[in-house]
Amino acid sequence: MASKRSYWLMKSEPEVFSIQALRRDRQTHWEGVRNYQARNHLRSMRVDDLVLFYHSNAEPPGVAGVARVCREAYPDDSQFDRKSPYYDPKATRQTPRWMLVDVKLDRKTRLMPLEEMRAHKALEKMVTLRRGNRLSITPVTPAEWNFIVKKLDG
DNA sequence: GCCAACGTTGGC
DNA sequence: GCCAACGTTGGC
Repeated sequence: MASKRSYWLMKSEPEVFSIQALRRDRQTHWEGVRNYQARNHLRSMRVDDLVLFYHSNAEPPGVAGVARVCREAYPDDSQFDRKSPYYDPKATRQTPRWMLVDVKLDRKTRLMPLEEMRAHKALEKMVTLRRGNRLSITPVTPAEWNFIVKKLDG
């Protein structure tokens, strides 16, 4: 039996990597995740899981598109690269600490601002909207997913 | 630029 | 294992 698809929200600062950049590149290595909880979410991602591409530190912040996981977690090479801002001196090739997945663009959407997300009762329990939440990768429930996609496309 | 909230580090 | 100090995230 096929495993069930999961849904995620992944934050990216558009000045670092935007939905426009994903459209240009079609696909990307989602590098630079340096938080254990977010890493564990990366590990549970499966090919064809769907992702809300969220612009953080943006004006305004919000969901900017939909992406799809196209390769499951493997070591993030930037952790070994002394010149990278994501370099981790405690990581080695034998014992990598950080993983990434590859995602490809599904579609760019209209921007759904954070303010609008907060205004929807259906989204009030979203992990990413919880007070104080800073995680760059959070799970999204099927109900939340369906609600948002309908608002984005409809 | 500010700062609340949270995560990590390291001394003990 | 505790916790103070420090660093980071990200909305505002």
